[in-house]
Amino acid sequence: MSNAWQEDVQAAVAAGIRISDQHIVDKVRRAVLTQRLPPGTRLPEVTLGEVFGVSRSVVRKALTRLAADHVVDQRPNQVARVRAPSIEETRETFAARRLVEGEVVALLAGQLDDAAQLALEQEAQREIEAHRRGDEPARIEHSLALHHRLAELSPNRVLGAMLTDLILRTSIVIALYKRPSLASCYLDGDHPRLLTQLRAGEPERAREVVDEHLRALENLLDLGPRETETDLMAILGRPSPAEA
Amino acid sequence: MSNAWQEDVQAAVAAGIRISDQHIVDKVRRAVLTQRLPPGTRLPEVTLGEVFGVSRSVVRKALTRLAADHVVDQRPNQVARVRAPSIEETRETFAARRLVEGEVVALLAGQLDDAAQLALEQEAQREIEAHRRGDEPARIEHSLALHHRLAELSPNRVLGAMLTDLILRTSIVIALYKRPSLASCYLDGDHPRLLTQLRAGEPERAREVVDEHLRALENLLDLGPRETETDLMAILGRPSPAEA
DNA sequence: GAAGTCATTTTTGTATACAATGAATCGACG
DNA sequence: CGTCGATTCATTGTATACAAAAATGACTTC
Repeated sequence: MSNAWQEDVQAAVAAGIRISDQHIVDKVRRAVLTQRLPPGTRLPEVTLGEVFGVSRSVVRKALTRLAADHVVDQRPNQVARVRAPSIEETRETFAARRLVEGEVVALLAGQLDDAAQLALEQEAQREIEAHRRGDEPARIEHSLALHHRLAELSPNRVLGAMLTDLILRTSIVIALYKRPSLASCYLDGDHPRLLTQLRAGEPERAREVVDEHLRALENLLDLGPRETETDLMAILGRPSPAEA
Repeated sequence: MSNAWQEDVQAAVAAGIRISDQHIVDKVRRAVLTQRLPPGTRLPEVTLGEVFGVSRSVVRKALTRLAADHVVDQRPNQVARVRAPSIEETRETFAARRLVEGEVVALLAGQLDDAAQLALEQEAQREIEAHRRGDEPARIEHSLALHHRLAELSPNRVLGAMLTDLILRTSIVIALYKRPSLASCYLDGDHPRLLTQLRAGEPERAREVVDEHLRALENLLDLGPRETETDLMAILGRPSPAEA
């Protein structure tokens, strides 16, 4: 529990910044996203409280909100843990994101003002540069920022909020299931290609580009079938017909 | 604050049923859905605590979760209130639900086993009967149950959970914006038509039926531009022509 | 009479104490 | 030696006390 993560937080506390449940939510979310808090990590209330310099009341509210955001598992009488979505849920999350982000970019195609379009292209450009110089954390940062901006720009705010949630959840599972052999989950040209379609104002082409992009991303992951508790239960629970 | 709603709850408490934050969430959600707690209603923590016979700790957790579910507004240092989504948000919620529920039924078409299909048809039948005898609460109950079952049956659980959320939110705004002249928001034949397509296994037809159903439902609402505070200002500022 | 200001009250924010639950450890027994 | 069981420890669940903030209302002043 005493890792680099603590230092950031304690620095912030020392700097006199007011800590509220929102701060804790943000910090933990970021830490999970960047895998400084790997899935399964225990998050005891008192420990978190000490780290942030607040009491359990505040921590509890933060954990409840993180549970609503699918970032942590909060089960009765048990310590909260960083959630580790299953392979199946990972596939389903990607499918949901394809649907929602596809719709968002279809709505957005041809509707962006110059400032918004430029901001998106800037993020794409910076992602490319970060990739060129091999700065993977920066690349992820800009890639996330681009998608996050799309969610914010969505004319349908309900869909936008749903997309924000799905971006977070896919990021978590990407960190979780990334093939160790791959240095990066960078898909060359995908983001610029999307921006071209957005500028051209072709909703269905934009939707297709997003769909392909997310499918390619999912294929970069190692989602081979893996043993889960439930499968084991099913197998051990009821004897097979051959067993009598 | 002393309405029929309290009685139900106090009965439950008296019956010795254990009250937890989940119970409070359920109860409030139901009460909001059935408009026993109309939008804007103040939900002070102590009052709620007294009603349910628990302390503020439990109530607070429930309110936080209800806020995450978009049922209540929880703003710092202010009493939580039942949320009243704007007209714009209502339209966006319907659009989101068309997208998600359309996808869910497309996934479901031709994939339902007999038990599931039968359960759905039973709900549809009961809705029709309730409508025939003019029992609107029962009709709503069965209509909601049908859609809720679709969400549960979704092979993609992530989409299913999103749909559950959207069903709740649309129900709230239907109660909020229903034309007073209409006795019911019943659309004759829509649900049986959907079930036919599900059984026939035609994903795209099922998607279309859902899309049309939800558009028709939205059109039953009174979503004309309404006075917000600013509009009120404008109206009260200048007397109407007939008023002199 | 209207507007601003200050005290009062209501309500939420936070910390903490105690109860209850679950996990872990150690020991006894087969 | 392994397994079952009870005790101990760690951790969450709940209630409550106090602090801080916002809403209310009365009062003063112009």
